Amino acid sequence: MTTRVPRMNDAESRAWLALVGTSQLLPAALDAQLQADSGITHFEFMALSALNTAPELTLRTSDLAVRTYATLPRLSKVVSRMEARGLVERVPCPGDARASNIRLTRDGRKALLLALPGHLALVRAEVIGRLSEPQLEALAEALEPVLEALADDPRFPWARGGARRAETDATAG
Amino acid sequence: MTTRVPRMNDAESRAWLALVGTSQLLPAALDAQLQADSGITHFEFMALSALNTAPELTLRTSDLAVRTYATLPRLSKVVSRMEARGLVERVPCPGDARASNIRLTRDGRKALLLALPGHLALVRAEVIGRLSEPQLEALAEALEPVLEALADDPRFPWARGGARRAETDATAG
DNA sequence: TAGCGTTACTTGCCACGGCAACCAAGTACC
DNA sequence: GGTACTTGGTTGCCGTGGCAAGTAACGCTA
Repeated sequence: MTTRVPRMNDAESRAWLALVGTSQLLPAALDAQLQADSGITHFEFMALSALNTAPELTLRTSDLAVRTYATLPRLSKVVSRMEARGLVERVPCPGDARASNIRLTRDGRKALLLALPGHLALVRAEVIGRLSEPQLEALAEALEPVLEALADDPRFPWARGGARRAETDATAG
Repeated sequence: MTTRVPRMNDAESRAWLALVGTSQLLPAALDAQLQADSGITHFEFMALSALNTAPELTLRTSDLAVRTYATLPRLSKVVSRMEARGLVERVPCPGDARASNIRLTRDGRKALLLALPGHLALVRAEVIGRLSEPQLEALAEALEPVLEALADDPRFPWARGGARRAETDATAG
């Protein structure tokens, strides 16, 4: 297993450093804005968004976990916190008493809609607004296979198949 | 401040979802590999790499913080942990008794070099190996301005100017 | 219907990171 | 030279996430 791995050339290195740096700063920036703007984390925002675009505003816990790239314990705790704040509710799943459905409440929807404009503004200001249309295409073309690879790698079982299914942001609100 | 923010079109949305997803999964994947391979986190890896390419294998605490996109408290704690494991040492800074220099120890260098092949292999397998040369160029061109914007945004004071200075990975070992 | 393995979560314990408060050393001003 | 302000770094407390263990329901076999 000590196969020789070639070092990075210039283009590789630049792309990698930019990607790693972005992965470091972006989540913190998103959290900061959403937290300040409406008291939710970016992860909560993603969860609320996913619920908002689901039929009946409801998803199975494990479905929601996949859609948000989260482990089940993490999601469980986050849902408990959001439930305590009245943003979502757990409803028993008819037909399977082990499972539970997470439902977006009216207040949860309000919080999401409240957060949305600031979120979109930030995303546009920091990311998509800085890129031309072809650059956006190229970015998507480049990162989609990467995302898929990460999501499908058996070494990282957290978000199995999350890439394929996570077609849910509030980007189409 | 309630200026109307346009929704995302298809290219924007794809690029954004891919970027956010990647930012979610990539750090966890890097941590998992490095942790398993040599017992360090990706953040520690970055810190060790930065020290490794510094003159005298030494950097001021706050310099290292900038280069790793870290807050000072975070870095301080991580350094304490690494110091306890013998990977780095704190040496008083001549000329300014408040500051301290962080120095990579021999063991720290060993840990870094031990981690490096697996890390490069993972990066290649999941990311750069999946992209063509033009795609790598495009990725770098797209993300560099984003990174710079994030690092320079006064709303996110954590890593002021980190983008410009963080030309240090172990990519050139 | 009893028992066994599996699935769908939930909980406990621990490690890590953020913020705010703190301390110590430098600097400015008089 | 003393007093105020700033800079560089560390510490305490708390919130959050991971992993491993626990629990409850399902489903298959006999």
